[in-house]
Amino acid sequence: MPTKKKDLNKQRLIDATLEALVQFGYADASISKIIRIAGLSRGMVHLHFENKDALLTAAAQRASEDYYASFEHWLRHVPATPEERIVAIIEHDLSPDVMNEKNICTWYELRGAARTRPNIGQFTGTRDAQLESAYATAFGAMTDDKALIKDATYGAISLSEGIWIDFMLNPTQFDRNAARRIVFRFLGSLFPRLLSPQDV
Amino acid sequence: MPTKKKDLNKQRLIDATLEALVQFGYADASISKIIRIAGLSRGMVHLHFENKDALLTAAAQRASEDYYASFEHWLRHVPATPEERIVAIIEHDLSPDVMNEKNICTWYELRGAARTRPNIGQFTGTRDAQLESAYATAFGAMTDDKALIKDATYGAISLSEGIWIDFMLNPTQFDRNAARRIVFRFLGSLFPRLLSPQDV
DNA sequence: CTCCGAAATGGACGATCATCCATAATTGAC
DNA sequence: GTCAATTATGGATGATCGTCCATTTCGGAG
Repeated sequence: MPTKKKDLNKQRLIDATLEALVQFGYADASISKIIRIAGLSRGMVHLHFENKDALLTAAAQRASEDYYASFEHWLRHVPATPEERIVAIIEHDLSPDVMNEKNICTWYELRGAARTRPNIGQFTGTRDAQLESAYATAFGAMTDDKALIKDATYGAISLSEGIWIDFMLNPTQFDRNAARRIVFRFLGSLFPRLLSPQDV
Repeated sequence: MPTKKKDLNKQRLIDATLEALVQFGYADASISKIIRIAGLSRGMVHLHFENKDALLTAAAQRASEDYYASFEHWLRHVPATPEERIVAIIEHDLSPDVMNEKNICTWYELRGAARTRPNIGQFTGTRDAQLESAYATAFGAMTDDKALIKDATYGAISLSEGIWIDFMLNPTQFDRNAARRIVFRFLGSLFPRLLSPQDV
């Protein structure tokens, strides 16, 4: 495969971009810093991407794809009841796979950038839409009350988002079990059947 | 007062900085854009502030002070029961006074910047601490269960944060009543006595 | 081994950044 | 009205930004 090494460098650029977002934030994630992290030369960016915006867009796409690859893998063996699916989605969003410093900071930076950059917003938006869809489908299998489905979906997502932000602001003193308890307290009040694994 | 006009220009710079954060985001809120918004000349920044970081820090301080001025004013005539205080805090955080596009975007940008800029983090952090304290005090007057106080405080803050983010991402289709309903559903499950005004 | 196209390099380019400063305008005391 | 101090101006400065491109290196076909 002649393009193998080239593609590898392209991935290195994307990885370095995500790393630069975490280390320096979107504002200071310059191409000079990105190529230094990647260990590649200046011209590589233009060889692989039209411009910096395209590189950042590719990074956003990869972050989105990584999230959903992890999501699909996590839920792979949890097909049974909608209750189990809800629990699995939440456990996934609170797991170190998703809720680690790099991931959360990356998403925060990308979302902030997305507000003024449609190309990035495209991928942050699709991730949100997919998560919302997964929740809504599961809740929809548990009740016919449209308003309840909407509230539960919206509440679960908002609560997760808020917890992620708290984790970002206080990564050391963060209590993962407390976060889990709170989410299930909320959802348990909406769906009494829905209990966290440790309560069963 | 000899310094009156000077101080007014200083405030104009701070206002313009917050406006630039909303319009362009932290990454693109350059001094050139800030002074254009303020209608002032280039040198004014250095006359009033040591450097750009000091200007942004002052803007963060003002955003923090504005939030708490609004907070204090909102809760001024709600001293009675802790339940009423909780309701008032939530209604405040969901009110257009706080949850408007400019405010939410400003806070998002400042928080993102705070991660790599301690001077800004100082003021985003104090705001969070004050809000946490207000919740914890009120919940503390409702129960002696330390874990419940912690969960309720943490849950209420996280839920509010998540709702703000959703508002930022979808400002047009945002449903303020649905957001209120969800928060009270959550807190109502922790404190059955705690009901939203429309339920009473 | 030779050679040619692809891959990769790193310096140059103009634009813009934050900062600085020489100058001008304004203000208040007398 | 005069003058000194304060306040305000806007162009200059070097650094860094994203982009571009002349050059070199690499890798596989013949």
